[in-house]
Amino acid sequence: MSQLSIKELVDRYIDLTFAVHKKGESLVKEQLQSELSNDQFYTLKYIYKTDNCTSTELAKVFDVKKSAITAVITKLWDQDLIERTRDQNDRRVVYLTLTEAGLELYKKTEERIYNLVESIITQFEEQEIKQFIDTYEKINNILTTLQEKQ
Amino acid sequence: MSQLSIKELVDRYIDLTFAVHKKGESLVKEQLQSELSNDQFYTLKYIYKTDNCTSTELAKVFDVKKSAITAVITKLWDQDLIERTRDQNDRRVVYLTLTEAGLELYKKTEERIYNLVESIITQFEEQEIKQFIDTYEKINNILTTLQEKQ
DNA sequence: AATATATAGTTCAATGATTGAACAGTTAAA
DNA sequence: TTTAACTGTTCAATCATTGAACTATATATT
Repeated sequence: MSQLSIKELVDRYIDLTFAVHKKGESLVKEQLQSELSNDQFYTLKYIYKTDNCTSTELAKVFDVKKSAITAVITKLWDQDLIERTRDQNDRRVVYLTLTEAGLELYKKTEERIYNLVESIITQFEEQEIKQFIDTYEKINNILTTLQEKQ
Repeated sequence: MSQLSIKELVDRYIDLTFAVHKKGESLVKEQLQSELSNDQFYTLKYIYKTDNCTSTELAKVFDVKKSAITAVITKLWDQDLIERTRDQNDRRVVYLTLTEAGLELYKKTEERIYNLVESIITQFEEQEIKQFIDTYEKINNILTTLQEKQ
């Protein structure tokens, strides 16, 4: 790989991550139709798929401080979308689960987001998009390693 | 592509875009060392590469309202990092350019960001990362089309 | 057992980003 | 000429995020 080529790749990568994220989040927001904020949606998504997750876990995954998690969680809790239940063995820990209303709202919004993303990835050959997600997964792992180092 | 397979791909795509962005921006922020906010960096980057760009253009590319752009721009301007010059033909338009201090600071921070990204993408075979960026580019185009529709 | 240290989560004030609406100034269209 | 459209700014309101202090609980050290 020549020096120039790497620089071009790096530059293109930086611009694309920025542009794709901005546009993507904007389209997601549109689909959420003010029923949930983007962060609230991703939080519900994580709680849905990870039964009995905790604030600390969310803070790690979302890479924000615990106090930011508490803010999101409390808003969802105020709307009766999630429950907080204390661990009986370690009473410092609070487990998060969806209420029925939370599950219902999540499922409804999830469908709209899925349709959006499906409309994008079905424009590719199966092979191309699978390869893309594969590499994306590796990048995610590399970033996780870098994160842990510092 | 079976129904299940698409659903898995969609789900993985959603999770990865979220996770990679959070971690990526966090690492970028670390490199900026409080000299610039992430938005300020990307704004300088865009002004650097696009000579004589305007607020409207930035608002479109960054997909935020013009008032948000004014806020970022004004902060950079307060620090003497950019100049605002009126178009003499259309006196509504204001062109944005880097000052010498702005160029210097941008170049310094750009190098750190480039090194970060380079350390990531050089962990791949040239072929794989080029293919990735290629597909990413296509996704960006699809999103742009979707954006323009609404 | 007593003490010190670490952890999970919350509160709160401060900061920063984003928006919408109203506005000034300018240009283009009817 | 009048009207409409456009560029950019201001400002108040909202929301997300942070750091520090705090409560309550658990673990480690002496």
